[in-house]
Amino acid sequence: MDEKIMKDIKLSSSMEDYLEAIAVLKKENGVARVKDIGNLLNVKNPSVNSALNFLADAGLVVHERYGYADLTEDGMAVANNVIERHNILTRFFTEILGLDRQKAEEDACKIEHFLGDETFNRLTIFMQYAESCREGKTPEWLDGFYRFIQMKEKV
Amino acid sequence: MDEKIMKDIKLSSSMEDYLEAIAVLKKENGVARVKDIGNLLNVKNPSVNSALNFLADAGLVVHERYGYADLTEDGMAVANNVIERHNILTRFFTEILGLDRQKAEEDACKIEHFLGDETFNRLTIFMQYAESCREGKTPEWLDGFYRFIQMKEKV
DNA sequence: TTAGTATGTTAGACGAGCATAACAATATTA
DNA sequence: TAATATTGTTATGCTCGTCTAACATACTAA
Repeated sequence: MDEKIMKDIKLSSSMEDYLEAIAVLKKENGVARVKDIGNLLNVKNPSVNSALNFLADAGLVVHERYGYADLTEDGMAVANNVIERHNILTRFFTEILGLDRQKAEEDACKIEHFLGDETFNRLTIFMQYAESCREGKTPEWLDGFYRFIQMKEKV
Repeated sequence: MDEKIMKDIKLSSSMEDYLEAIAVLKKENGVARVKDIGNLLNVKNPSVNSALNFLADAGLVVHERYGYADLTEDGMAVANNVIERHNILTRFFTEILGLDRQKAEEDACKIEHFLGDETFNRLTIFMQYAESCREGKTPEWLDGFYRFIQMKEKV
């Protein structure tokens, strides 16, 4: 019951970003430092610091003074959820809409916090469907869309 | 040149919401009152008031004391842009992902401010493509997706 | 092993966007 | 048209997330 209450904390999009950043940095560098989190999120050290304090109080992060930031199990769960959303969105933007990776990542970052669960689930299933359609090659309907884009953008 | 500067003001998502609300209310009621804007956006009157002051200073809204709020030409342009984004997103969520109208509108509201132009354009073209596929009936690929959802959600 | 640099922390300020409470104007209706 | 109810406005304060400046610690290399 108490754990549920923990997990039901509604995090702001900023706080989700910090958790995500820590997870990403740990995957990349094995470790997450204040400075690198700041660079990733384009904020200064003191902002990172107060975020880490908040997240530590919420039981999502462990942060020893002058040391690395790490995720608790709960924090990892939240971070993974955000990353999953991020990835689905990025895939939709690149694999379906045909956007370049950078723009896709940018937009995924911006909206990943705001999609409702149901919408996210449907989008996930949509990507699974698109995957199931592709047997070695781009399915006809998607290829049709790409031709349609060509046409639209040539005009 | 000066007008361009006007239009290049980067509005916060809140301010976009206020402009959108005014446009919606004008379409619905012919007129936009402080109270109705507040109800639509779930904020109190003083919040509406300060937003209107800000938007009036920015040349996007006209608001006589104790009177109705109205959009300037620039304000209308912004509002229409937001509404267009909103509608495309709503259509994607309902017509493609098959979500119910309410959830679709909710999520559209939340993310309409954050989609990049390019992403939005592609999504627009995608909806045009989906439309072009449907000659009286749901196109096979979309129907396939709906069967795929059934399958996934039955399990 | 100490001097200098890089990184982390604290204190304090600020703007955006919201709220409540008190007040002012307008609308309604008896 | 006076009394009351509704709506709009002002003053003020709060929280969140950011910043800068000053200070503390840790790292690095001479």
